[in-house]
Amino acid sequence: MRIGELAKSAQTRVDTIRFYERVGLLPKAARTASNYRTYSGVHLERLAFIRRCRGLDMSLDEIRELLKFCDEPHRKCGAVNELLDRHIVEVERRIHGLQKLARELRRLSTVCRSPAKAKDCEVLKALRTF
Amino acid sequence: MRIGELAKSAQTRVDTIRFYERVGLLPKAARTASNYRTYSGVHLERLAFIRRCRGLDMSLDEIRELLKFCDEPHRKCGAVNELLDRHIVEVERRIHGLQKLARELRRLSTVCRSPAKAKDCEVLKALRTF
DNA sequence: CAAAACCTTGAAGTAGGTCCAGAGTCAAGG
DNA sequence: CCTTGACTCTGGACCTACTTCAAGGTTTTG
Repeated sequence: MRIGELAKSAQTRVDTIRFYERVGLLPKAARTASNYRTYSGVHLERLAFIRRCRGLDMSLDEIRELLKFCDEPHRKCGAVNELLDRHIVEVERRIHGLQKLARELRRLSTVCRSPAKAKDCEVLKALRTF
Repeated sequence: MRIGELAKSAQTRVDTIRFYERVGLLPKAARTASNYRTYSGVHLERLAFIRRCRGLDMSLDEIRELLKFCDEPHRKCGAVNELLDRHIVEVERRIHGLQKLARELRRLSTVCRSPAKAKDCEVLKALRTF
């Protein structure tokens, strides 16, 4: 399997795969005589794992940690759960931050009674003087 | 007022102010004989506006648009409301995305019945096979 | 008058990619 | 055999919104 097919299978861009290889998330691919990267099902699985984790908004460093567990199957996996719990807390923290933000924005959007010239715009005024 | 004082007044880092000047959000500051930037209340107001908008998570491009309205007070401000509405929609979209994510993560965190060796870790399995 | 605190510049680094130019490779069609 | 188009290669620039750094110059304070 060449990089384009791997990309299609994992719904990933070709450039992203090369990027993952460069930063060490994917091992260096074997090459054909003409220097094309070649991949097997193992690579697809690993890439799918990475994309799945990215879909869960984990950082590449977090994913690197998880991959270490995959690569060293005899370590205890308690740290996997810790990582996950920390990540959940972080995501919930961001949700609350954004909800507060959305409330402020909605409040801001109510101050404009009718579109006026910019110099009288109540929204701009509010942004200036909050 | 020199840059440090402006930074303190607007709760912004000195470097950030210089960055805003470089990217054109703040006008080029006047200089003293010894080449120090000097600022007045006008600059503080503009910087506070920018920081307020950043606090509302607007991008620098969005802020640039809003500042254009501040600078051209005779334009109609309908676009201000449009920008704000688009921004609200975007923030709400992100909230929903993160909420979905949090649900998935919480579900994932339930699959680990007891910490095992990594090769049997149910969390890692789930991440592989989702 | 020296040390501390402030200011200057330009460049490089961060995360997680994306995009590009310029060149090489390969299969199908004429 | 040749061309066309799709694919791949490399290295590097670019994106956001800053932050950090090095190496110096200036001003204030004790």
